[in-house]
Amino acid sequence: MSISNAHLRKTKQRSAIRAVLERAERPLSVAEVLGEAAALVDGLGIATVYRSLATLQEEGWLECVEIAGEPARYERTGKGHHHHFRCEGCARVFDIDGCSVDVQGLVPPQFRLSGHVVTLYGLCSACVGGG
Amino acid sequence: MSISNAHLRKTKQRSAIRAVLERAERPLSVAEVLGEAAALVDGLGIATVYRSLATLQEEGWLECVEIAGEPARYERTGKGHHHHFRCEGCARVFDIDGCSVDVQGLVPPQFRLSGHVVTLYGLCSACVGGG
DNA sequence: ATCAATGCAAAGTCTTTGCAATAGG
DNA sequence: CCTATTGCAAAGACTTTGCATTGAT
Repeated sequence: MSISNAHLRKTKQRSAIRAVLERAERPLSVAEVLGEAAALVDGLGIATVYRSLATLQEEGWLECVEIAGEPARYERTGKGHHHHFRCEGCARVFDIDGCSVDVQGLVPPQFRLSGHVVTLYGLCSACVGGG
Repeated sequence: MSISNAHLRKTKQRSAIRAVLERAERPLSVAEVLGEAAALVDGLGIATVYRSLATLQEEGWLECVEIAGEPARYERTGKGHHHHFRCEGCARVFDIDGCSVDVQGLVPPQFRLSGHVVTLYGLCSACVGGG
């Protein structure tokens, strides 16, 4: 599963980025990762963030969460099958556990299905209250 | 529903773009629309395609289909609630009628749900055969 | 001492915008 | 005529890449 780890060095930049993602309770955008990690490593560049996120994905440690029309977000792997909810109030994305989709029935018989993504839209609890 | 149509001119560019989308059997990307419409109108510019697509969306004539990590695609409105299937072989996107998602049950009680998007991945019939 | 990793800046996509020229009504 | 619309080119947002320098091992 993991790519050849040969010659992978442990740098403070990568450690900071990993720490930020470990603490995160929801998928974070590159800008969010940079913002939080830059507080831990002075002068952190955005290219390093992009490269580190790519490496972490290749390692299988990180997953990309893409929502239509928005920059990519990232979250730790190992959460099992789940989906996402995007709040139209605060633009944050939340994990939604479980999946009650009968995907099989939707696909034409000759099509081979390999996966699916569900994105929910609405208002999160904070925005319902304030809205 | 429709925006103020006042002063909307009928141009050959817009007609060509509309014709291309009317004929389409699946959501088309901007590049695809440009490619096909340019055959109908010489010198058609990509900015015009973008602007026309935006106008057609505002009119409620066109809908945007966005798939994670890909440029936007467009399809005619009026197909009712449906979802999309992206073929990992040929990268085309197909309409999937129907929707068997119990979306309500997934969302935390305090969240307000307003909509959802389902994207299926796999191989279309053409690519299953050829694969 | 190596050479992977970094930071910067340049380049690459996709999309939007400014503006003078064009053309629909 | 008037002005919405067009094509071009420039600019923007997000992401990737080239390269000299830095730093982990």
